[in-house]
Amino acid sequence: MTRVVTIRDVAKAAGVSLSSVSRALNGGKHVSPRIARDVIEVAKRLGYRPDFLARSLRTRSSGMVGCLVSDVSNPLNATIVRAAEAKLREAGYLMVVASTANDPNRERAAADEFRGRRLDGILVAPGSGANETIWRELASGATPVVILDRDPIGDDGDPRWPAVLVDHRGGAKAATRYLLGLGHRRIALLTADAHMRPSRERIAGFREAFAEAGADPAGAQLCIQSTPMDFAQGDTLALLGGERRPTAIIALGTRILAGALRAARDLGLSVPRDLSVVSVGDTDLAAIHTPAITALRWSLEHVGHAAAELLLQRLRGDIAQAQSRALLEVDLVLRESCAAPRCS
Amino acid sequence: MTRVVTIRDVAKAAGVSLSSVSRALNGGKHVSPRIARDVIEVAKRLGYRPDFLARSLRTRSSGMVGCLVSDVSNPLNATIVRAAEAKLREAGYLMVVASTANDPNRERAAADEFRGRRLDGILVAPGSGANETIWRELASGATPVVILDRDPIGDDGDPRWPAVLVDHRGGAKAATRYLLGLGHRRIALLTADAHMRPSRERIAGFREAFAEAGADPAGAQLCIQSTPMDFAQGDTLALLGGERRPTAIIALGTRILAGALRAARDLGLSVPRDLSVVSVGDTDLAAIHTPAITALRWSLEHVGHAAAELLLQRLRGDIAQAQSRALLEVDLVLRESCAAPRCS
DNA sequence: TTGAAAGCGCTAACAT
DNA sequence: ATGTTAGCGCTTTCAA
Repeated sequence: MTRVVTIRDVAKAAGVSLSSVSRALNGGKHVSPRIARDVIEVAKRLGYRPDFLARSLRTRSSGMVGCLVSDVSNPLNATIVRAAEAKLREAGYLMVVASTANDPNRERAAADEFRGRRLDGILVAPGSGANETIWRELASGATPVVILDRDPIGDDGDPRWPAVLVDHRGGAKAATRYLLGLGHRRIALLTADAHMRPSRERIAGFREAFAEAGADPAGAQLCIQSTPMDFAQGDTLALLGGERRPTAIIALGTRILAGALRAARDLGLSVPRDLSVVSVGDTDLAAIHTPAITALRWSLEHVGHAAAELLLQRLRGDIAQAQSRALLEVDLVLRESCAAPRCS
Repeated sequence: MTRVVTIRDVAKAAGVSLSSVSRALNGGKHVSPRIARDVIEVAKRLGYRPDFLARSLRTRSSGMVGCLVSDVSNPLNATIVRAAEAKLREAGYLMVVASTANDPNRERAAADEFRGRRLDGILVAPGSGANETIWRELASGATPVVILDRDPIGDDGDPRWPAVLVDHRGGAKAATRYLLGLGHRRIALLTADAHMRPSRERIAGFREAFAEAGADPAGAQLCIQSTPMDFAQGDTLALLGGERRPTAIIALGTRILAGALRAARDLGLSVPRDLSVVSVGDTDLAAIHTPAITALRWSLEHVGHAAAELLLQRLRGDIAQAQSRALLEVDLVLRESCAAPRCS
């Protein structure tokens, strides 16, 4: 067991005091250049590595930020996490992750643990949880918290926490407008978790586009699916096989989209001849499918970066001039899956 | 700022000494039940939360393990990370991640940082890096390291580190055997990074199957692609459009598989009539594609769990009886993308 | 069983 | 500019 080199050893070897070493190593303020140079030299020679634990105990800052996420293995979350991690790392922070699988107990446990570990800040990317209370509670504590794509509005209606928001409303509106412009009048929005922000905003944008175009709102069909793909497929079969079936659909992400495409195929509906399709989120599937699926896209990297940036502002103490939110735009990527309806 | 409750406050409030509180809170050994009960009661009432930093400084164990991974946003890695995290969390460890993007500098930086933070153990999931030296170096240090799906053999040929290995060889062999059994004689293996373990093993299994079947080894075509999908598609176009084109392909993962499928379509080759396809890795695309793609599958959860388990054994100090490796099996999931070749 | 006291390695007052 | 000293909050000898 190679004895660890402490600041004390360096001091001894360099023939100076502990504090001089500390000063020389951090910034080098209030130290003569000569000593600073010596100390650094000796430190390197001895292979000294500062002990973050000890430093943290003293400075009351762990240099770590936590990331509470429902499921890191979800590619969307994973990308966000990676982007945030990169930016935080640049700033010298380590990121610790906790996948909570939407289990309120694990979420609470993680939150507690984060507190105990003295994490300097926390990123919260809740899943479909009804467990909002936990992060709301977290956010009301002393450590800065940034929320990802969830409503930063308190129950009392007003207090807000810093948040990174994606403009799902604008995206859905653009997609709907596009389809309406193509001549569609019966459009279905397939989404999930209607009570969570992303879907709620989409639904709002969807309806706004209908209103704006003066189209019959009855043509705006909602199909909420919180169930796995197989069910989604069943639901979609019913929807697409029904009496007044939509001539276009806007379908969420990988699983619902996949279910819808499969359902369409099973019913002998050809895309885009019989059915126009827009994907919410630009997944591999959307890009690779034949025909390639027109999609709403937003940058997950931006989400991660923005979240990290918002947090860093607070960690630096720029609370005064720190922004409290970032709104990220959504683009409509036109591909081959939409066309004018055949029989309107 | 709510003053943090320390063990000292609890001692004072309970009218006992610091050490009694500590003892009562940890295990309760050498403490009278009465005091233990009191202390716990008081601690709860005061909302005491132990400070892991201080404890770590004292015990020289941070209760954290690091995870060095090339890219967490890769769904494969993400799933592994999540599984490992879950298991480690159960055991009371926090996981800190570092995405290194295969950049040796960042990898080294992360490794150094991990050391400075006194992480108790490290999981290393290298990407396509030629930067093996770093984790080899890491692994030769004092903190336990578990390697994921990379050769745990030292340069000198013998020393081995604990590792979780996937039986890519067996998988490739099974797939090849299956295709040979169907009557195929010209089969192409599309993979990447031939010098890394996974591909190397696959290639070996691929060849073994040919040898075992007494098939002409010239029919075993190798196509190494380390480039992104677009290129992959170009390469595949050339391969499939060529003179003696393979009647079956075994294609790696999402991107290469997607490129191959698209190339096949562009060439008017129908799957499985004109071309049989096996996916290496059971991705969304493989499952959802029409026809559904026969795939080699291994459990990423198992990989993560096994890695965590191997590490935990060492962290518990069971070095004597700790396994040094885990070999995970690969299954062939039969679907609709393979058939006998039309003109052999 | 209990308490007093000594640190873990570091930073930050406070002196000089 | 430099050194001395006092802790950060906890665990752990060592006495009692």
